[in-house]
Amino acid sequence: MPARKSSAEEPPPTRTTPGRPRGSVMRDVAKLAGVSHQTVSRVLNEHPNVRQETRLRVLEAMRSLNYRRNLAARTLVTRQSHTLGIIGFETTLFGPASMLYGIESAAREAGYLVSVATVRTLDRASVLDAVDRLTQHAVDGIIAIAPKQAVTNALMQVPPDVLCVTVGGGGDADAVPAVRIDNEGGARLATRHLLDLGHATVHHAAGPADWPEAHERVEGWRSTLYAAGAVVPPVEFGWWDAASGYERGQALAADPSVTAVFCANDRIALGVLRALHEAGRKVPEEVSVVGFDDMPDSGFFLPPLTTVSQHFGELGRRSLGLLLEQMETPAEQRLPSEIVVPPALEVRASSAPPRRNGKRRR
Amino acid sequence: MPARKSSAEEPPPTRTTPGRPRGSVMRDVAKLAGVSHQTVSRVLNEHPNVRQETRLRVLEAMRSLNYRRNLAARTLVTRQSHTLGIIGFETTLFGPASMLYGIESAAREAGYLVSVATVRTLDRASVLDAVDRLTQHAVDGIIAIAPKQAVTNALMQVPPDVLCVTVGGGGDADAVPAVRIDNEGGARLATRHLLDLGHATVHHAAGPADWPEAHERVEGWRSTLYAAGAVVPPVEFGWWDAASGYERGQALAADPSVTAVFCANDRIALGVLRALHEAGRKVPEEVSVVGFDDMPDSGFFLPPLTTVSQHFGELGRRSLGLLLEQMETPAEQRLPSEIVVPPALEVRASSAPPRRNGKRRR
DNA sequence: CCTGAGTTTGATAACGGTAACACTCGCGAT
DNA sequence: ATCGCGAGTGTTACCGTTATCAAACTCAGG
Repeated sequence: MPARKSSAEEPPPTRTTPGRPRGSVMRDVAKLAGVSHQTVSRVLNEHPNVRQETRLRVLEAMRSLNYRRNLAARTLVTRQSHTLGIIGFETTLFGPASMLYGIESAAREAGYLVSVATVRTLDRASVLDAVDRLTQHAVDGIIAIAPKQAVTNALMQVPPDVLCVTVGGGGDADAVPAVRIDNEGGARLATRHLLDLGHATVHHAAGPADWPEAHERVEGWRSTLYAAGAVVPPVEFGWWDAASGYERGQALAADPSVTAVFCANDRIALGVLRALHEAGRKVPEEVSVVGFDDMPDSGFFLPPLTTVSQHFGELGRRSLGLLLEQMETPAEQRLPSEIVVPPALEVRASSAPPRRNGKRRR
Repeated sequence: MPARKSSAEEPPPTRTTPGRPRGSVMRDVAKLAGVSHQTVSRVLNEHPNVRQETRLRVLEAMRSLNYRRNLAARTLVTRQSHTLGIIGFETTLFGPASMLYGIESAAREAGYLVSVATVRTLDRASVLDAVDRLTQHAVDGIIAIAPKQAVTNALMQVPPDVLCVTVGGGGDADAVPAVRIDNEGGARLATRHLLDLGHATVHHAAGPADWPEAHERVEGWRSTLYAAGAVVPPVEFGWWDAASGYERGQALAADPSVTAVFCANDRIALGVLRALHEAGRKVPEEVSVVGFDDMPDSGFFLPPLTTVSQHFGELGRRSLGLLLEQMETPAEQRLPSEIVVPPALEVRASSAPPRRNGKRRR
């Protein structure tokens, strides 16, 4: 007898094929507890109709076998992976990284794992590619850290059975639910603060011209100046980093009429501070500088930076909440919604009344 | 006729049960191409034994149905999810965030998706919990951004069929393969740079006492001083942020014998710079300051910071490479390995010869 | 025209869960 | 007593792949 493939009569445990040192499965638990695997499933899913005694027996069996359910199998049949997808851009920066963290920790509490797909450019193709990778892995929903309109546009093309939410960026909330910060309001806060200190007007070192967030901040700044009857200096667009701030800071420093600068973010402000310093213009005595974001160490710039604080982590958390809410909504009765998180002004040492008031603060 | 379950004669699309607006599956593709689903699978997996003509027919069918394979099903049978897990700590900071980004982009190229599990504290329980969440989701491997020994210890407890690699932190490479930066070498670079400039000795604002990375930097610093026959000032431990640097900077500023400070990272350096500035001690004329990390904007501090540059993204990429390499290794012939990435000194304006040399740079 | 090795293909059985339905009770209403 | 009903449980059928094995079809050599 060839010893191989003895068709029948063989003992049942053929179940565990030789080369499989894997953990236990539902069947094993069922056998040990003396019930059917379906009952094990019921215990696992907290189905009410299981006798208490049975439940305990099953739980005990699970414990002693150190049973872990196979999520792939579950996903296959329920079509729910309990995984959320995040599309990120520039995730090395503090803002996006914090949102990601906020999302992840909120997701964990809600019983989800997050998968990340980063895009190097914000064009439609990259975003769709990221969506594709995530949907292949059967994510239950997607949160896009979406600073540009192109992302929202791309998101509108994803199949409607994959829920999307955008966070932190300038998107069209009618198309895709969004969580965002009130950039315009934040810019107003900063500008008004400087005007209130007595500055005749405020200059602005903006972000990139094609970023909605940058534009919203420009708008808040412009409208505040306008409402106060102040002259509106030309806007200087640039990138979000200190190098770009430095460059524009040099121009601003050379203009003696400049007494207050509102920067589109803290990094730009850092560059402006350096440029002003090198030009010998004292901050805040001669020029006041205000930033945006409240990065971790901006309170230790020279001088400590007055800035608009946005709570990135909170944004992330809220976006997860919004997504879960959408997932629970009956699907045909899902309406566009937008959550706007208000920023706050953090006054530190880089802003003060202009010198001509004859009064120096600090 | 009961209208339900009309076995034959019914139009073929019986496949799509009423409440299922799902995409097409292998069976659909097979039907359209006039082959069995198994052949479709073979085409998908690039099995050699498929006639070219058949292959093309199948590919065409896949395209026209916009077929996407169901990874959950695939994972169920192959036990490979094509997903990698990342355990992260403090991922909002630039270093970890960059490593994460490096890992993700390398993973994408290798055909993997990454899932992130962050831990709020670095104790064994949190780490094991993170491992557990990841393994439940059947990740093929885990990369831990592991700044403390406790992580490595926890990793040693995970079932051997889940491969782990640590990156960026002080771990025991004999136990778990690791990718790390040469902290000691970096510290040596910084210290030697300052000694070479003519400073009699170098003070050190260290990281937290219980972080191996901080200790390695202390070691590099100490050994260099020792080898040069310089006095070794007492070490000041603290946290990694600017506030902590500021605090220690105040003490250093008050000590007139201090002419050079090596900071364990750029954020600490930022705080030290502020403290020195406020105490009226000029950098670099009176005191030189050197950081570690080369954060994005440290070139715009006041003054621009001389620092030890570590390429976080590269660390991430290398760690992924190491993990993949381990995964391809026959399992019983897997030996401990460690990759050490050398840092580089980035000389900027915050370091100069001491004043007593009578010579001022810049 | 038959044989045998190699290629191409299909049928069927896993993988580990959940869903749907059927069955067994015990018990109050008929 | 019979029926109906709900709680508790087991049976069976999937979910969409890949794996295994056998069948069918080459095409050469005898």
